[in-house]
Amino acid sequence: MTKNKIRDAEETKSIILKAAETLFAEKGFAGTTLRQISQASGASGPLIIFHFKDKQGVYDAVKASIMKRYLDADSKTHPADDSFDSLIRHVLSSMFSFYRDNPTIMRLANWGRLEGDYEPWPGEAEWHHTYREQIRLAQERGEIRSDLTPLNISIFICGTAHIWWENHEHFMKHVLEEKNRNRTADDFYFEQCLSFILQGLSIPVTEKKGKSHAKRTAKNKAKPR
Amino acid sequence: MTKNKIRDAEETKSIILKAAETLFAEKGFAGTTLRQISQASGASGPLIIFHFKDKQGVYDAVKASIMKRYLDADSKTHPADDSFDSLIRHVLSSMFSFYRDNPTIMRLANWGRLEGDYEPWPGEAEWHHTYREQIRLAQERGEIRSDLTPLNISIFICGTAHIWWENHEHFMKHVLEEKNRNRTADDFYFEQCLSFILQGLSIPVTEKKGKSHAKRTAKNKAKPR
DNA sequence: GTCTATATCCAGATAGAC
DNA sequence: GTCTATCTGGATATAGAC
Repeated sequence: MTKNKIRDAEETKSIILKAAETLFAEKGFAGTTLRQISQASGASGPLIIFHFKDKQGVYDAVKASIMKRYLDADSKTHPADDSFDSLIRHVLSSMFSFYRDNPTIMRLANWGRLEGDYEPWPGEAEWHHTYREQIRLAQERGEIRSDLTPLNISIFICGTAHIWWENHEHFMKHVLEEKNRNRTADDFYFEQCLSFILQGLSIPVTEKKGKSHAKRTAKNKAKPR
Repeated sequence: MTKNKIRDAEETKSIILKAAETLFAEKGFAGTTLRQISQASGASGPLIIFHFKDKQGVYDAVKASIMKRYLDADSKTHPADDSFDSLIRHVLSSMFSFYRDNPTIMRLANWGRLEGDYEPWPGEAEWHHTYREQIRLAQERGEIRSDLTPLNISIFICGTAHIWWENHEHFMKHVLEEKNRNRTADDFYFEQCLSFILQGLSIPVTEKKGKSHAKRTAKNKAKPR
């Protein structure tokens, strides 16, 4: 910022929020200082307080602005739910691209959980709910196993996607061999993930092999949880 | 603490560490103050500095003590690796009990990742390595699919376990129906998890059904990553 | 709306008595 | 080995000029 005095409150606030989002994502609430936000945004400390009341106010505003962005983006997704196969592919791929494009989200959510910010991110619960409902319908149609609860299935799916992006940096730096540390690593993991999930949810063909893992079949309905 | 002066360095240090572990797990490094550790442990601030040099020293000591505890517990596990079935059951169940018994670990690990503490927790890398090796062997024996890489398989397994415990509180409070909010919820998830994973990794019986998820078979060896 | 100057508080760390 | 007293820095937040 040059010699200030832009006198456009909305613009100022948005600049502050952008800087604050980056910083909060990077260092969390306790680890971020108003000074840093001030320096990164070019607005003086008192001005930030003026617009957002206090540090907590800045944080809340950041969360709100993220949710807005998220919901805006999500509203144009959720396409045809024909087969479970295409549903799962869609869900997984939209999670992947969301995580890829919004690296701050994951960190902010993690910070939030750790810092005891349990206020629900609005919209998230509903999203999960409709998602589970679609799983249930696929079970009713006999497309996938019915002995696993929709909730657990959704947890499995989220878990495999989540852990990849949560540890993305770590995987890229320390786990993958050098030649595989490129953009296609994500795609490769995605494909393997999809293949694993689809098989894990498919209806077992026969009860052959004495192994325990073919024991449950679709006729053993799980009690709803 | 009464009127101090216990003059037992080891005892004092261990008391301080215990208090510090709780606090760091709860609030992270930046969010925890020496004063709080002092108050919670009964040792004066300067005494903590005396024993651990500085705040960072306390943090490092906490991590070291946790790793010691972890390795001690883990050394008496790792039993017969006969079948993959029993291996996976063992790995998953030891992860579950570890997370259940050490709720601070998960939080500390998450804090560490967020706060940029990328120093490896000693022993962890080796553990993952031997684990992946066992997966690879099971693939060679033809017990499980070979088109998924051992690394990805281990990520899937960790992911499904991880996400459960990472969100355990949230699941218990807001997601599960009330009647299911008890200790057996963990066991139920565990069983479903196991069943899902084993089927997802099993070798497909036939190529029937036109669906895409039966396309890959064991003969399509994945290139090692 | 935005700044400078500053009050106030509390953090981590030290000095030195016991 | 442990304390009390204290230094120093940096944090949030306020006062008040422009």
